[in-house]
Amino acid sequence: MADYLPLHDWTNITPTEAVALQQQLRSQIQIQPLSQPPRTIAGCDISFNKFEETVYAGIVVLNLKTMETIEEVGVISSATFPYVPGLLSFREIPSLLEAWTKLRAEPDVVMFDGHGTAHPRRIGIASHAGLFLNRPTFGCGKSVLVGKYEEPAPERGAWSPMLHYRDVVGAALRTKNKVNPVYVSPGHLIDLEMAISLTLQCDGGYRIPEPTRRTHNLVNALRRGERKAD
DNA sequence: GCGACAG
DNA sequence: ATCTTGTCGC
Repeated sequence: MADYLPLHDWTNITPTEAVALQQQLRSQIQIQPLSQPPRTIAGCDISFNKFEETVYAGIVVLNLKTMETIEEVGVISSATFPYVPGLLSFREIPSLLEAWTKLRAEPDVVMFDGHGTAHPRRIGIASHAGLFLNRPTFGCGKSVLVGKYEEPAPERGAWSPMLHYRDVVGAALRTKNKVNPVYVSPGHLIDLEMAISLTLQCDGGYRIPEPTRRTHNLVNALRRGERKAD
C-alpha cells in the first residue's frame, strides 16, 4: 500500500497554527521539471453533506496515455477542521491520506481539486500534499483564490499567466473551446509547464480534467450510498 | 478601513 | 462544497 511522510500532526490545530505551519513548510516546496516521464496520474477529491463532519474521500488512478481507470479507492472519514479560504489543505488532506493508504498503485503524479502555488503563501493543498506524498503534485481548480490574469484566447489549449504580486503563480487554462478556464498551478516536484501539459493530456471532452472528474463522481456516489467504501 | 476569499 | 428546474446558446 502507498505510504507517505508524516511531516506533522493534523489534529488539534487552530487556524493560526495552521498558517504558522504553512510558513514553516513553504521553504521545502520544490518547483522544478519532472524527473521522470509519468505513466500514471491520480485524481483526489472529497464530498460531504452540508453541516455534517462526515466526509467521503476518494482517489482514482488512471493511465495517462489511455485515460483508462487503473484503480479507485474511497473512504468514509471525518473532517473537524472548517473550510477557511487559504487553509483548505487542513480540512481535506487528512481524509485523502487515509484513502492514499489504501492505494496499491504508486501514481507518478497527483492532481488536486484546488491550487498549488496559486495561494497567498504559495502552499495550497497540492503543494502541502506533495510534501507528504513526496512525489509530483499540482492543482487544477475551478475558481481563483489569488492571482490576476488576462482572459486567454477562446480555444482549448490557450492560457495566460496568473500573477500574484510579482510572481507567476499559475495559469488560467482553457481545456475546452469557449468555456471558462480552469486554474492550474504546480504543487511540488513539478513545474507550471508540465502541470499545464498534463491537464490538457487528461482531456475527456469536459472542462474538468478526467482525474478530478472521475474522482468527483466516485465520492458523490459513495456519499449517496450508491457505492461502498473499501 | 473595505472587499475578496480554492472546496 | 451542497441544495435544485428550467433555460439560454452553440
